[in-house]
Amino acid sequence: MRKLMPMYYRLAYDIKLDIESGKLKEGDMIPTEEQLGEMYGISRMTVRQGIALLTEAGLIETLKGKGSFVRLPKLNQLVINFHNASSTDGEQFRYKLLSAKMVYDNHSYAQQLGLAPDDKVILLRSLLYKDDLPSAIEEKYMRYLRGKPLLETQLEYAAFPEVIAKHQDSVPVRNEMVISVDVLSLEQANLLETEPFQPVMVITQVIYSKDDVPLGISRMVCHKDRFQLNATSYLGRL
Amino acid sequence: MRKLMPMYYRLAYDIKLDIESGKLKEGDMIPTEEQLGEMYGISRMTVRQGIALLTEAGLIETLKGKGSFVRLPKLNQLVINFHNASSTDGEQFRYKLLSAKMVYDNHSYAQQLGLAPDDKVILLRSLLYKDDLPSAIEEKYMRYLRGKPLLETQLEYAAFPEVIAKHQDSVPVRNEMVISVDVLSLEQANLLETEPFQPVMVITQVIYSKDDVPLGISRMVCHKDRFQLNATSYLGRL
DNA sequence: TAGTGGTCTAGACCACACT
DNA sequence: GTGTGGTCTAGACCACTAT
Repeated sequence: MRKLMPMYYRLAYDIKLDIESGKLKEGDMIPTEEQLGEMYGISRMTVRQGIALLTEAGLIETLKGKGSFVRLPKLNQLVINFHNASSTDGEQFRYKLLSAKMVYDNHSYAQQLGLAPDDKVILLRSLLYKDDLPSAIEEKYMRYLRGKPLLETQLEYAAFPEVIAKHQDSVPVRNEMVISVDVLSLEQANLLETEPFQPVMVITQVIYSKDDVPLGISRMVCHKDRFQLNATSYLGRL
Repeated sequence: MRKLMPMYYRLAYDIKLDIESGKLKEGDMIPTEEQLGEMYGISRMTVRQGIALLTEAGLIETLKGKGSFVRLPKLNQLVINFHNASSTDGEQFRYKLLSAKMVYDNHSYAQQLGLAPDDKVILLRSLLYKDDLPSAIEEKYMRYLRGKPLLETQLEYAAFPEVIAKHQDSVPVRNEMVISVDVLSLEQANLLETEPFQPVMVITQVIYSKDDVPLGISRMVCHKDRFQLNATSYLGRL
């Protein structure tokens, strides 16, 4: 707050402080837009800009014809930042491509891509290293497109949604993730240089186009001690 | 789109369609605010309202003095909706309180609450049922406050952030979650009516006040086959 | 009917980015 | 300097909620 902030921000910040300190409680109505305009000596459109900030932050809820009311931050809504695909601390992974091949048979994942039985599907298999320890196995499935070559550099380093964005002609607009738990197979244990039947986190991502066509599927099998996910409630920022 | 939508929304929706269809590509500059005003016959403030929608949705990024540029939705940022604490399908859990007691010793979780060694900490232990199957064990730790009685009904049914909101005098403003993997202890296996050493998902939540004081800690141990987490990229909505 | 937020205007001046 | 977005005004009319 050291720089000169715009009036709509000061207004929003003041109300935020009142909410966080408990001066304004859940369900309380904040002053009307006209009143706030008088209080701060600003026009109503400027007040509304501040109100919009608070609404975006999830701190208030405005009801047409009634007013704006305090609503405590939604702590049940949490955000995962998966780009820095969080290892146990916050460090980046090193990718190593294991294989890149066509899958012709009706693989369970390939089927989910909604393709005709004879469509070609690419399977990319990578190992993710953290501190030179193999920490996760990732399998990426995507439709094969002629004239969309896969560059090795991208294969090695790019995260899943980026790979899809580069190598499919539809624009990816949605990512659905499922986090579950399983045990390591013998082959997976070998790759992760650990014992089989160890517990693992399984992270499955499906990327969709605007028409809800699945463009790609990723399945990550993550070592128990070398991987964890972090999430944080994202609302309440100002 | 069947009802008459305001002009700023039509503008935003048109641009959204152009992005999703690929007509506007990543990095492209959209028309200037003045141009958009002329194109739609609306004033600049109204244009800016539409631009704000697109920015909120994460579809564009505006740079002062330069313009607004297309930015594909951040598929690496995903939202978990934890209030309907997603079981393997989407159903609600039934809570059963196992115990509610004071913890006096320096328990590892109690320590994290940043209390003096002789402060009292409440430990609530619950079992979460899904389809009459025990699916998760939850342990909630929170500071004991005189004059803030814990109502049994709330203990049984409320999700963690709600319990904190009711029973602490500071306003909870942030929730940090860590998702990891472990194996069941003998006692946990008993409670979940399954074999020990089975893999489990461990979900730890820490609720903070505005001063970053931890108000409560929750640790959920979730049965492999009866629990999974779902997350979805939240941007790109309009 | 009175009070509230929702939409919109037609300007203004400013700060920042380029060239 | 020109072009861009950022802030702000002083109004207007509308739609919805309450009484």
